[in-house]
Amino acid sequence: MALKPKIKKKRWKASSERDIIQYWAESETYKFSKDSKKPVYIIDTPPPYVSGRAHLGFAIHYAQIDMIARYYRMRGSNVIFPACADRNGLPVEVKVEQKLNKSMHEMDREEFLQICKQELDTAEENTIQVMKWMGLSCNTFYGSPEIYYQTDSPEYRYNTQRTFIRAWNEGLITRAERPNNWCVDCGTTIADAEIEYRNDESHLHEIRFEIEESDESIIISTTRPELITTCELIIFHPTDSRYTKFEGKNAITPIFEKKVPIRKHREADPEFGTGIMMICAFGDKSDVKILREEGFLNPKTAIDADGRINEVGEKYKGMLVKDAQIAIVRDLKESKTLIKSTETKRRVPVCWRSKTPIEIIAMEEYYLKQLEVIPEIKELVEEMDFFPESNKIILDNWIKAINTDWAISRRRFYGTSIPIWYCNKCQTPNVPKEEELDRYYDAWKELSPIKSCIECGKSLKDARGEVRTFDTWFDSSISELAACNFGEIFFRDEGKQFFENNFPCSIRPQGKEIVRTWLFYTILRAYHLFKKPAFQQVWISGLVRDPYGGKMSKSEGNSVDPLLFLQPQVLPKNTPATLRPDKESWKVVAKLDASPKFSGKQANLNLYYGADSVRLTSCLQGSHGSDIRFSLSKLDGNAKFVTKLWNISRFISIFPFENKPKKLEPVDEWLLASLDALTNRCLNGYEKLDFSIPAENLYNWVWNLFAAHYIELVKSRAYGEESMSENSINSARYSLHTALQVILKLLAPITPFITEYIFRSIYDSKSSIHLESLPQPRTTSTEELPETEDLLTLDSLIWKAKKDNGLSLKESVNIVFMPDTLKIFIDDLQIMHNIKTVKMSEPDSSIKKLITKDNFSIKL
RNA sequence: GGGCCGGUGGUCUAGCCCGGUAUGACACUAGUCUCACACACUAGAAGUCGGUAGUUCAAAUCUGCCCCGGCCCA
Repeated sequence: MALKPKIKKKRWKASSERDIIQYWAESETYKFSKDSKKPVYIIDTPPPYVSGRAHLGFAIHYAQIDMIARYYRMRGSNVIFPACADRNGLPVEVKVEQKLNKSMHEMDREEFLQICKQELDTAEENTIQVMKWMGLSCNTFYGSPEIYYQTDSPEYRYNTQRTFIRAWNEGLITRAERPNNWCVDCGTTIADAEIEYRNDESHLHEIRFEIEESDESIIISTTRPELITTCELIIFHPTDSRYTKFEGKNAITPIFEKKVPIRKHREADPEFGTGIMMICAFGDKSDVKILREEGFLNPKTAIDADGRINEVGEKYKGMLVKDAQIAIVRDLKESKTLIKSTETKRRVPVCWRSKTPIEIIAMEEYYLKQLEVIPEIKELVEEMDFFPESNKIILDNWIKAINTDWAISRRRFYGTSIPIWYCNKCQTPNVPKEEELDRYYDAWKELSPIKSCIECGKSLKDARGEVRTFDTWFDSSISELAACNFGEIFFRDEGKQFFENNFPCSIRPQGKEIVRTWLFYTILRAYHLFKKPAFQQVWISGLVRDPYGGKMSKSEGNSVDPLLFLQPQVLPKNTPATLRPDKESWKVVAKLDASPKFSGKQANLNLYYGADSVRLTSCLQGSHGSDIRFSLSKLDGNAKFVTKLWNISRFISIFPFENKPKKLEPVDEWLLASLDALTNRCLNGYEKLDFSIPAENLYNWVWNLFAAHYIELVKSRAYGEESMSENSINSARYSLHTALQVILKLLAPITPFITEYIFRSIYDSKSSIHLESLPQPRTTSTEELPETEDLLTLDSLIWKAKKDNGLSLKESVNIVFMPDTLKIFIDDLQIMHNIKTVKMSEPDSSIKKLITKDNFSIKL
């Protein structure tokens, strides 16, 4: 019988990945079937913010989440793994503003939103394409019903509004004036995360304050004299003996002549200026904190939203902040209270977008209560399983650190509208009942769905709708509800029942950098809504970094386009730019890699490694939960394993698999036992959702044991040389195929493409490996067998001896002395190494030129 | 400034909880066609485990302090 490989191509091509995606789509491989009796497993896929181009960190993060989906599918679950897109929030607004070179406040709101939408659509195409080409098994791409959502869709936004209404009705929403970061230019509050710092030239002014109780005076230092009018408190450091005599006394502010107390406080820096400072509403964040600590709960601020001084600033009212500063300095000089001004550098907080200095202003905003439910949240957190357990501490620490409620309203345009209408007569905010809100409403342009004011009964026909939108986390913190079909977002016919059956959501996968926001807020919202934990499992991964450990980002210039690895250099002419690799990024990759193989050779690089290689590399870079560094040389190295697997499979595919042996040969029993141990190690890793464990174990076992030793050992039997019995031939062939099948299945979640191709080529051309079950070992042992080490030692000894003596590997070995641990291997070993005599005893001392290692001795 | 995480051959990484001769990979060097694979095979060189003090017969592993990097929060 002629032996021909079933796998014909000599080499695996990354381009085959596209054919496989095609096949998955046609055969609806990952379709979610509602009628299945399998347990439902729901993954709360992080809705990626679609902006610009998806970078490699994104691609890898989502590929790892895909491994969770594939693992649970092969474990027998009916998996919901939605593709989705987060489209609310600041970044797109900023991008459009930059593009048009004007502020959104200077534009028609409707028109502005339309342009944002187009921008988002383009970005989303790129993101979705990267997801597909990375091999994500989202149901969305592979069969109906379409499990897919966008956070700015009417359905999703309707959910956001409904959940807001529930919170409102339960009294969880409060309206309060609290200090906020305010950007005058952008006309919005901005999050702390959106603040940048810049060193500006500034003046440090020393100003005399009279003491009320005596004739003395103090000289305070400040860079913000225009805030004197809001000065509430003067502090010095507790150890600063210069000022202790003033403790408990009051100072009189110049110009405004207001009485303010003097106290000691650890935040005062004795080294800064005169060491005594005024605390105003609000110079910076620490002012906010100090005033709160010292019991000044509602200090008046002097700056309005338009960046001008208000009535608190008395005669300076109406002036821009910088003009007021000049005027006040002039007046202080005139009144001789300004002692001196020196040049200094000041770290100024600025808006990341407009680079305008941030003002801290008390603004009326809506808040969601969180402080009062912290104890309950802590209990819920204990009910969830964390992967890895050690990353739970990030959440615990954050919960401990929370000290304010959550400001949920934003003065931006591209977001979910807050469904509130203000009565024209009494100004009362009216929020519809849940049943009155039959769909998503844009309150800023639509009429109130409620007829009359709950307070005064006046018709709300001409009521003013709220113009603000929700903080984008207010949308994304209910993503798990969408994934579980709250609001019938996927399955309209099944309605509420599906949600009831499947909430809490099975798993939340996410990066550790947004634990305090996304994870915490989601848990908070789910508690408010259902008094239940949002998730059964929480999977928190580290960041993807560049080869030097830097965070990947556009602005750092180290952001890599995953399409470089996923696409051939030559694409069809009609491929749109958003779906083509970014050429600039090409240079970044080469520049970032220190290996001489790549640096400086960007022009010659072919980076088309394919998704499997990228996915495998992401697993081999470190255990789950820690940050991973991605580099081209790693990718290049790990890609070789994909080729190795291909070659092994091609070799095994030569042999028929139909003939089962009556009895396995002992050597083959040994291999299958070793395979069981490997399988257990891998499954344990999968159980922990740490894919580095199966990846590493498979890499080493397949390469260093299976290929290097076992395959060499049974080659002659597998080929069926004359002297071999039919049983021993079939035993070898059976074992090779069994091992390969197990390897393929264990690798399938990690490298879904090549395993699919090989599986379908050799074992089942009509099905998919991803619909198979995970292998089930016959034992639970994870330990490698004791004889394995001896086998490796002997092989190595013989290979080295032949090499050292300049002999071909085909040359014979005269005699081998070995312990009886390798008894079962003797026949195969003799053929493999061409050994004339094997003795299971101590070496005979009369023999010369004996080569020895451990318990083994050979003579060539 | 605070909390947390990390610092292991040139590079990345396992081990650290449960102390005892440091795992593996990539890169490097030399050699080799051995009927799947030169994207291979064989061999080799390469680490005072961030620093320091301590506990101990013994510390990468436990404790204290310090330095460096990162994430998050001020």
